[in-house]
Amino acid sequence: MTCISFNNHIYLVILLGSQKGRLMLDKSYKNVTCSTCLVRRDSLFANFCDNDTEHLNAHKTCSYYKKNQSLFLDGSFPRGVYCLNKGKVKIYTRGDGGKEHIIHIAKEGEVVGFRSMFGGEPYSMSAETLEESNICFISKDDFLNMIDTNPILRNGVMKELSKELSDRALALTNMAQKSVRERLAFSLVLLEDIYAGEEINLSREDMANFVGTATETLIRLLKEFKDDGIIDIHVRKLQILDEVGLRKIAGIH
Amino acid sequence: MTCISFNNHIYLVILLGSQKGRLMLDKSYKNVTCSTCLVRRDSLFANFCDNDTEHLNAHKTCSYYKKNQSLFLDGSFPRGVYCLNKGKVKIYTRGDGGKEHIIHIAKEGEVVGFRSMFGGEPYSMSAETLEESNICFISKDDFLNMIDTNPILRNGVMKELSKELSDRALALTNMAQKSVRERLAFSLVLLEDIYAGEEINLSREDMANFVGTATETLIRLLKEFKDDGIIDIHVRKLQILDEVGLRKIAGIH
DNA sequence: CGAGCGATTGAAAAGACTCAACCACCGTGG
DNA sequence: CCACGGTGGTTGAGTCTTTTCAATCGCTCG
Repeated sequence: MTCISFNNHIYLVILLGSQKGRLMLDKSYKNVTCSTCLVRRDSLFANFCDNDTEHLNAHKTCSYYKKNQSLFLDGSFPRGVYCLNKGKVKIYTRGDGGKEHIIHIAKEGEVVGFRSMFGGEPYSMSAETLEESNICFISKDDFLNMIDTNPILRNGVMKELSKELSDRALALTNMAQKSVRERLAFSLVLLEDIYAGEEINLSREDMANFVGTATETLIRLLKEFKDDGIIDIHVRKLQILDEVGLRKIAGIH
Repeated sequence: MTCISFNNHIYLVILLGSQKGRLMLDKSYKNVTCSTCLVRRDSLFANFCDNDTEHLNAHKTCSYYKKNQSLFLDGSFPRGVYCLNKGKVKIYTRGDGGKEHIIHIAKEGEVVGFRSMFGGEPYSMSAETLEESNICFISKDDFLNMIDTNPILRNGVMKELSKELSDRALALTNMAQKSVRERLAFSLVLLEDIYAGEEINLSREDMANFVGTATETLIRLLKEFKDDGIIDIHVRKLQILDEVGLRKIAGIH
């Protein structure tokens, strides 16, 4: 999707996409059972007792999402949380002029949408799938209720908020002090983890918005890395060959 | 304090400063009573019932801090939280090469040091006073205990974590997409709030590390703003004359 | 009074962005 | 089946912001 300027028209496009996705829900819908869900071990809902897992399962609904389908938009109020069973989701904000900045890319097992839930304010960012996804939904009331009654979940949530605050401080320092080249290397190390061995599959624009640079600059630097044998590129897919080298460039010790 | 490179020597200097401050504690020590503490209305401990306030008061200790005295250092484990009764504290990380980046400047009423407490990991940032300060301390055990038993505090903490995550996402997007000029304007609007009408009193280096730029660039831009009548400068102190103009430059609607 | 640090200024260099053009791929409709 | 149009990717060139380096200034403190 191309975004020329930040106006109502763009919002309209996204919403149409969302609607369309809902219509084909029946075709690709895949139900998930929490007790046997493999990615749950990495999620906020890990370490749940059988009872809690059953309760969770009873209160969640599963949906199929197409690529580039929106979960929620900046400015809307949280209606619940999304647990990624399959697929990846970008969390992004828009600066002046409408340019996206990708704050985070969530992978399987991650729970999305609860971070803005406690302030009673609307979302300050948007979430959109990067590929076909299966995502479970738990309503706000159910989730908040679980938080109140389940100390494991509560502690997990606080730990997660805490950790992300640190991560984001690091990201901020990186953005302030590192060159684009260093940031790209850093981002690739992150993406290596997010894509967990699979080839990294992002549009150049998304990757540039993740690194925080212009698309053209990103392409030039990727080429440099490729020429140096640090990465390999097949059309749009990207593979990391020398993570140690990347970490060195990124300044990760 | 000047920092040329990031090595053990620098840590040593900071620690000596801290020790020295502790020695002169008796001279400037000013006790505070929570029930009559005026800044508490803005803090996490607002909305406490009398009982809770009394409990808080019984478990806190007050200390005097000199300017540039460290509260905690990156890499150390949280021992408790700090409630600012008087004074300002910078929260910063260091990038490669040891250059500071100031993530946040805490003012009277703010509670510092709890954000890293829930992950069970050491601090990922450091905190240091920017001026003479009176700061109350609550130990980690007492604080965590209060969180477990006091829903008001717990909700306040989660709300705060939530809000800051949003703030930091915005900061990240700003850092990625705005020019230094825009970021400086943005930072000055923030500082205007932090210094609440008083003149902004920061070293050029600190201000540059807050904006995320080189000291020289900061100075040049400040001069531009001064020539445009947007701010006024007396030696090191800075006053905002035209906040509307600043917000316009910063791109805040 | 001299040392030293923070603030300031100037000039040059570098990094990154913008703009414009071009390419390659792909699905569509004639 | 092929021409067409659109989108995303790539390349080149010029520009501009920002940094870096070096030097100077001014103030404070011992």
